[in-house]
Amino acid sequence: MDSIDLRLIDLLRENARSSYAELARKVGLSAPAVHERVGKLEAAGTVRGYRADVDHEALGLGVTALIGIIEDSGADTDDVLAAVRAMPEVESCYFMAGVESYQLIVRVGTIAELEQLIVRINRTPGVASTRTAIALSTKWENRPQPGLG
Amino acid sequence: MDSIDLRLIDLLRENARSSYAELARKVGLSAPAVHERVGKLEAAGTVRGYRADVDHEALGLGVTALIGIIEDSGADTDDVLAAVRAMPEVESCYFMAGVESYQLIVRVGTIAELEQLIVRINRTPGVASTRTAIALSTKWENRPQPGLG
DNA sequence: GCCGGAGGTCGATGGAGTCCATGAGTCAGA
DNA sequence: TCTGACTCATGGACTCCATCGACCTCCGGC
Repeated sequence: MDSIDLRLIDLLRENARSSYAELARKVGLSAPAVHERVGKLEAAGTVRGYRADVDHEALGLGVTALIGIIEDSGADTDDVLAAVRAMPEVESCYFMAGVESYQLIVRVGTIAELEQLIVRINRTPGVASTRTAIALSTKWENRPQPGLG
Repeated sequence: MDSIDLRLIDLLRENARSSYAELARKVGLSAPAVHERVGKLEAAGTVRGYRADVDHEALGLGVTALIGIIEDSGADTDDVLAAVRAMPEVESCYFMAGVESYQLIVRVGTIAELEQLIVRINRTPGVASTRTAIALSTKWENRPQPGLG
């Protein structure tokens, strides 16, 4: 993991569909060398995959919300987690320090769907209560943190 | 935007480095047809880009936190936003309904760096106070919501 | 000094990306 | 009904890329 690897990661975070030839030109190596480096980064788990960044509104998922889950005392955290994992609306899930055990980032089409989702989460065994905050707009998301290489 | 477009988006959210030939095989079209469709999705802004999904811990950014910002009454929201935008640690930024005007997802290397970041945010003109919650672990992030096509 | 491994370049080749001409299907209007 | 315009697919052609194998270079250990 040297500075060239870090630059490759930066470049792939900017545009994951860059060709190896293009990456090679930018880091000053040959395409096979870049190919091997990227393969090693993938094998090591440093690069987990490549995702298209989509406009959720255009896909009919215009409502973004953060939901905090407060568990019952004595709840089985794994059960709660499994239940939440089964809900496709939950895009991200963090296990938190503090009163709220989990913080979810959810994506739905309408406020009505959000309401239904909240009800479903609240009905989940082990969930004592939830706290929801709605995002009125997304200023930016998943912005790559550059300049590490 | 038909069901083939939605499938292409799903496939690119699974693996943004899929070749056009591979996508073509999966959706049952020719490679040029897929190329044109994807180009149109990009031009329309439905697909905003392609990002490598990295292991932040491996990059020395093992600490994830959510920071809520409560603004001063009379604060210029744009100024606060600009200040936050200039902080590379802030990976995502949502403008929220509720007491906390902004919710940030931040990524730093150590708790000490998080402390410094919080201090910096609190010193920003227009920021009345912040509320920080630390993620002990990330269960999943940016999980694509499938099955729309 | 010599060996072995890591990690690079170069060259070849099969396959992919992409431009372009063409054809099928759909719809509006004469 | 026929026609023209439009959309969106295909197939061919050409260029460029991915990827493999062969070889080179540097460096640390014996």
